[in-house]
Amino acid sequence: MHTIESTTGLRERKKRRTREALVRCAQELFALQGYEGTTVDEIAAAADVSQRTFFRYFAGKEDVALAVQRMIESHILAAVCARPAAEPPLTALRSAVVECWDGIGEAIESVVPLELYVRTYRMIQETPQLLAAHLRRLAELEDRLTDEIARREGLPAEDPRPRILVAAFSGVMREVGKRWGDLLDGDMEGFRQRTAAYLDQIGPALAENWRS
Amino acid sequence: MHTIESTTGLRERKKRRTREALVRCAQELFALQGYEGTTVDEIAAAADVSQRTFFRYFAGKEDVALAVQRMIESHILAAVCARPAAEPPLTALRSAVVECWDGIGEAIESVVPLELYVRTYRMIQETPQLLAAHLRRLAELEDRLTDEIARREGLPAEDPRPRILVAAFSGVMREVGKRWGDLLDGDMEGFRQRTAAYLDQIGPALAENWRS
DNA sequence: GAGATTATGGCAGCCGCTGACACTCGACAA
DNA sequence: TTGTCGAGTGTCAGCGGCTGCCATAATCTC
Repeated sequence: MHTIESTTGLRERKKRRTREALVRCAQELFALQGYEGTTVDEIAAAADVSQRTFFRYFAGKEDVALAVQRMIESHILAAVCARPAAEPPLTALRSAVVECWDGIGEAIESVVPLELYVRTYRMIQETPQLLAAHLRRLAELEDRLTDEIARREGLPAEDPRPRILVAAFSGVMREVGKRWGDLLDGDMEGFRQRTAAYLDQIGPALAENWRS
Repeated sequence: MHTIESTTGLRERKKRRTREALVRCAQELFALQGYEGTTVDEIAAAADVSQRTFFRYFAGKEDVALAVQRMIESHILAAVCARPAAEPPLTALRSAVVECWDGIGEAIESVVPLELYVRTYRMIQETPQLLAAHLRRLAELEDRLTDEIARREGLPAEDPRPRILVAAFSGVMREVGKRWGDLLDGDMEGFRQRTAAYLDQIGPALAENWRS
């Protein structure tokens, strides 16, 4: 039962453990006393390192709060890139996001309990500073997804259609995510169905007239 | 030639002038030495007030950098709300944004020179912290636009179609805005045409298959 | 094991931001 | 005009996020 850890040096293993300890301690403290109510010194002390060391692992307090989000984003991007080239763009996005959800759940659990993460997610939506940083990252993810769609379809970078499609897709995912945070439970299956249902509304939403 | 100023008290006029002086000084300093290279103390000193007073006018350094953006956002929202109820949703958004552009140009010029604002706009795109705050505000604008569209169409808040439409629209506007910043000139007419052309791509972008 | 490399801690300091308090000056009535 | 009231301002002290610098301690390489 040799994992990757046993093959790497002691140094890297220690770094990895320190990093994960910081993420876990941070999320626990955030859950207890809120984001602004928690100082970096407290997080560092809880993980038993100096404040200076904290800033060697994370660019800032925001960064540690969004650490898990970053993982999720890279999972989604990878899943889209893995879709067969024959699929139409929207189908690829939809399939990727629906399929990779289980993997994401596991990836989260390997760092923090799912329930704790849900609390963090809600905190991100409610804290202006964190929401801003989160949206900026999502914009970056949109850029990458746009590039990937354009590549799949063999389109030049000037073609606006990939960007528009990704924007609509991303808007739907933001909305779905918001509702997931409200639910507070980790009901993955129900969430997947809701995601699919919302994505099916993209076509109708752009119809000329909804009243007919 | 009595303007609004002459009808309000001296006190309010002074406040207004101080606020605008802070915005103008801030933008000039940002243009000269960048966002991070400019301290709040410098801005306050340039506007001849204390640092403490600066923070009575603006919630933070971000806030003064995005002051003009906020004006633009409220213009757009107002323009959408003013569209006749008979127009289909996307038409209303498109018409509003195309039509209100001149008014926005004038509103900007009344506070800072247009050329200086263009520099500020580029700075926002390039400075992570500012971009994040900007995107958060755009998300709020999306919320308001979504509500307005749902209201116009008489739809319940759960219907995802307004949100999706606004997301696609907003994605297009972000992209157009990005290119406007790159151009660096204040060519409003060309910009309006480009906006219209991009918005016309929303339909095609959602087609099942682009290759046909 | 010696030396090179890398992670860590402690310190000093800048900057964004806030609360508390005193002061100035415009607003408004007597 | 004058006196009072309150809004706007400046000053000061202080917290918390964040960084550069240097010394120390841990790991890696040979």
